[in-house]
Amino acid sequence: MCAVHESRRTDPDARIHAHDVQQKDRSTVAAGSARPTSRDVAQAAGVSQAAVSLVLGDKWRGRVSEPTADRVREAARELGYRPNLAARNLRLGSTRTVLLVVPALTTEFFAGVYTGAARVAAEHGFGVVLYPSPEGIGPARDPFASAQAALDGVIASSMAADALTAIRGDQLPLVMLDSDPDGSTGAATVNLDIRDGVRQVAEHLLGLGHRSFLHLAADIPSWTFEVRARELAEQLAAVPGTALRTAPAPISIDGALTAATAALSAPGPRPTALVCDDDKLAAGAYKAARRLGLRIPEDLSVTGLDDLALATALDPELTTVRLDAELFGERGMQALLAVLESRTPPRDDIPVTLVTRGSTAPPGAP
Amino acid sequence: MCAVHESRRTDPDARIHAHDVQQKDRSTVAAGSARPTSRDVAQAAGVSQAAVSLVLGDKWRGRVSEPTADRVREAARELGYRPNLAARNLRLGSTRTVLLVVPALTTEFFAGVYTGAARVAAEHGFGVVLYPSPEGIGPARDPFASAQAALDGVIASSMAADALTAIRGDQLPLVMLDSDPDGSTGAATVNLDIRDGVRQVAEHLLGLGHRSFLHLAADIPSWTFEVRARELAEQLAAVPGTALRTAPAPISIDGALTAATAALSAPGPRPTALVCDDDKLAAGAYKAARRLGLRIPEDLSVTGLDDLALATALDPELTTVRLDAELFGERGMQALLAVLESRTPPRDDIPVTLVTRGSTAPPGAP
DNA sequence: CGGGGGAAGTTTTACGTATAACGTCTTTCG
DNA sequence: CGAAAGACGTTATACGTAAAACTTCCCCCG
Repeated sequence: MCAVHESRRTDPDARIHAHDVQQKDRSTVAAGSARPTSRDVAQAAGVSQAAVSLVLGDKWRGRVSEPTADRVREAARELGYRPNLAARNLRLGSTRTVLLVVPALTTEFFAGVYTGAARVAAEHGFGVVLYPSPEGIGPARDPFASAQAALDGVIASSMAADALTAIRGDQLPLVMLDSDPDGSTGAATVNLDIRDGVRQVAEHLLGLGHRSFLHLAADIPSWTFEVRARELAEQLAAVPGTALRTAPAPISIDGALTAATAALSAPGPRPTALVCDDDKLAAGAYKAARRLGLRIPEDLSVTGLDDLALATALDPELTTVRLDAELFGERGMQALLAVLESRTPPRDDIPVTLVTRGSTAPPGAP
Repeated sequence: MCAVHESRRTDPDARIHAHDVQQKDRSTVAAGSARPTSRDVAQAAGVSQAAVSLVLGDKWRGRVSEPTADRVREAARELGYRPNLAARNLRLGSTRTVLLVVPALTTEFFAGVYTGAARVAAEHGFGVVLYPSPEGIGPARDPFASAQAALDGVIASSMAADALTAIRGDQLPLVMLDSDPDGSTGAATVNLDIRDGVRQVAEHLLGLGHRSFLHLAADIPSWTFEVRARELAEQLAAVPGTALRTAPAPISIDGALTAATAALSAPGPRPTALVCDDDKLAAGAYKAARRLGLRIPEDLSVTGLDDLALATALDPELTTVRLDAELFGERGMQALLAVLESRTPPRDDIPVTLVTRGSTAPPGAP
């Protein structure tokens, strides 16, 4: 057996010759119009494929002479060469593509998150593919079936727990947006400083003199909204003589309309300030108020959360907490890049700002 | 040499043994935690890698026995095997991924288009990556640099001409959404039936008795909006005694507010009906009307286009033309699939529907 | 003058998959 | 009873790239 091996090794010519012929055939065939490969570029520039890879990969310093490098680049331009990413990905074992999981694309908010993440990603040579998580898209029992791309990492925003385990099972680097920050999942986390947002709202309304509050709360179970409810209660409890009621509502204009109408026409003293978990909820509240003959802000102050385009479409314009969606996406991507490079991502929350507009005023204003 | 071959053939054990050792080395190294490959599955199931590929690729009928196929599937499940898409793409020369180019993600509309396209894509084993075209994202001199994925095709929505040529230069199968339909580009096209949308609006308003119109027009150069303006003019010209003025505005609430305020307070008879090229423009018009003391719909009827969530957030709710964004995306993807399969995509326009709400009424209503 | 060392490449290999081409072994049929 | 035809696999190869390892050639230094 060894002898056999030896005999083949010592006769390389036959091998090489066969290879040559084969290659010639290939290039003749490809001469038609197929996409040029690095080998075609190499042939055009009169160098080896490896040289092309070095030059175009910008790793040629001290390995290829400047004139040769120029020739290669020229040939590549001439042929309109574009590296085959599938091949590159296979070789490198990395796709430089990450998945962004969003709960839905029904508002501009997640569009902003995507935009921010994609911008930072592009700066680092990464791409971002989107996975709107719930129903809506195909079979998709599995996020990764739908994202045809192979992935280097995942940014998951407000994810359901089951989908999360699917991801973790794959051991992919993971960053969670606005999710449980107590480190129980072990994943990196980027949060908006929602607590501070609530503080600012409470301070603003208390400062105007409000004491009777209604919290129009998103009825979806989510860490964000739980924290928000708790913080609001705490802030108000710190001031004597305040009252706080809560009305849950689905995050939709109609849902909010129904819930707000019921809550505002309930017996007992009518609240003078309405704190909404979302700008859409506020929009529903506007309609409820108008239907009940309540003027905003004279009879009822309203605040929102998000600062969507909707906020300035309302009349009066909505006082709301601005979330910088793009910044959120940027930070998420930066955190993921940190994880990918085995660095520890920083854990500072993203600041939010209260935007004061016409929907809030002292209670009982004329 | 022939002798050599013969001797090896008749001594298969040696060969197998050598192979075994090699594999063992590899698997020992990989035993750590690397992702399992089809070879690992093969080893676990006691078959060749080719058999694994056949079974999992569902091409095994008559080539692999049922029990063996089961063993392979079991092993794959056991190991949590997931095919390496980069390798598959390289082998097949196709990525089953298409690019969706959208002008921006600032409204739900394009989110809907994406959702619809992605659903159809998923049903056919395709993925969709998103490219929000203009500024906003990174360097992106070139759409394909940002889309790290290699692409099988492109769906381009309302694209600028220069980006288009970049795409066409790549000879990728292309479908254009709501773009020039005169076939001059040679690309397949899917359009919304905007002409019919305008007809319905005109009919509705004329039927209510309106004769004096203002067209609040999107000031971006786009085939869609040009067609719309022309059709509106034609429809109204068909009825004697009608007047039509046009006010261009940037597509934003503030822009519309400014333009509408100016147009509505211009000298001459005030229009009784305001046709807006976009729901956002309508939102701006609402604010202008309120500021001028005009009641909607009593003093001014307003119509929009899109039927965004915004339309029902307004008070009164906006009469508008509903565009089914998801259907649009679905049709776009179906057309692209047709092109990819060398079929000719159908050229029927997508129907739109007028949704009558509270913002329109007969002129001079109490 | 010998050889160490850099410059400028080239040859070779591996990434993981899909599939064409090739072997066996058993069954069937003329 | 010999061969053709399945059934059930296997072996070998190509996809296009990146990069490690190797080859030349030339210059410079001790």
